[in-house]
Amino acid sequence: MNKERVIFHIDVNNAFLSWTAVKMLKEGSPIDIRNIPSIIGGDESLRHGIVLAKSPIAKKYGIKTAETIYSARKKCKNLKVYPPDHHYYHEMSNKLMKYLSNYSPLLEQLSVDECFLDMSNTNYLYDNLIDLAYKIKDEIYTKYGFTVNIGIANNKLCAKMASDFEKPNKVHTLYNDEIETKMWVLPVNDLFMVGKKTAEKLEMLGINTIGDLAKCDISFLKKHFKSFGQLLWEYANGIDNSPVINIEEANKCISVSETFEVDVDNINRLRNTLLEQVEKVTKALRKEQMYAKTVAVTIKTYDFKNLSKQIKLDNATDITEEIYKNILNLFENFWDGTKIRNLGVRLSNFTDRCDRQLSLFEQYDEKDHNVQKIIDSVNDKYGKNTVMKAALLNKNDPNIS
DNA sequence: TCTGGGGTCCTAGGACCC
DNA sequence: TCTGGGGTCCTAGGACCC
Repeated sequence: MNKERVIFHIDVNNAFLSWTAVKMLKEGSPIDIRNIPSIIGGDESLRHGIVLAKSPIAKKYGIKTAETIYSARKKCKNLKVYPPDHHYYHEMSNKLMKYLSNYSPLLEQLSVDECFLDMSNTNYLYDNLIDLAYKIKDEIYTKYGFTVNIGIANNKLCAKMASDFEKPNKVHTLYNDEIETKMWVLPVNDLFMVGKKTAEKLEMLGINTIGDLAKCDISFLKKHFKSFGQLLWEYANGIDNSPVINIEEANKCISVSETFEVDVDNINRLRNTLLEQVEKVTKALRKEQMYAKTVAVTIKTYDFKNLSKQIKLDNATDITEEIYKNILNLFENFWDGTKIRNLGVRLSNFTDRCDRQLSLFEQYDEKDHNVQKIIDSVNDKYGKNTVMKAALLNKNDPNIS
């Protein structure tokens, strides 16, 4: 007999806001920002002004994640805005994951504030998994001071949907025999992977609830959504066989990008930004002991158009200089002088070895590689860019050549 | 005082090969 | 001589997630 799986999905309630609240209380703040109309938001003077997290009261005012702080303030006059502290968030995240891994060896981290636990083969350890979920939830609160929601189901999709039911500080189940009563009644945009565009399209087709979607003909959905239609139908029916994977799967890409405080068309400024970004991503790449074959430049123009240009290299590499050379080349042949709002670099198509075939005329030193590693460790110790290759610096200094 | 940043996956279309 | 069709690889762009 095929035994049913049992999956937990643990999700920190308003993670950034809760974690900042915990930190403030620890530092003696008289107020708990979870109990007032408040948000975590980026710096507006740097044009990072969007809502990253909101308190339940802010939510009641209709404030949504990712909307502009400007618009959030219009909805709530006495809204309090606090800056994010990503360093602290990662600390809290690590503590939480470490604690949760005590309950099952199969833990898959989805993002900084949520994960799956596969509890399928733990019944010899725990009598009642729902009681256990309550115990975990309460223990997290007493140990760390923030609340979580826990969703319990027979697969990952339903566990995730369950943890999204009523918040905060709740445990919910969405077992296979509860899908119809608990999930089909929800509006279709509550389904995982149904965003704004898809919801609009579905509603135009007369599909308003998850139940409507579940009862649709697959071929009808495939006609309108291609292979995504199949996925939509499966999710609406609570079907998901993907396993909980606990090995840290290597990233498929590494990227950085930066929104400038004003739109930029100064070539030196842009070159310097690209250099800093290449240093960042190649350093991350070396840390993973990977080599990238594809490099890309990404641009958001002053009028919010997204553009990208990528190229596949002949040989995978992790050398800053080599990647920078290619990035700069791509950028300069592609950019038409339009003012740029956001500029970025992306590496992808990784291999775990440097599979270059050394041509007779190509110089590649093992030395280069070792020098790079030493530079990384010096910069780690004394701050970024303490050591940088002179050739790279000069190329970008408007005062030279 | 208007719109972040880091990811994944899918698709269309072009180039190229046989 | 008057233009098929399948397969693969690559790029650009878009939708979605947190």
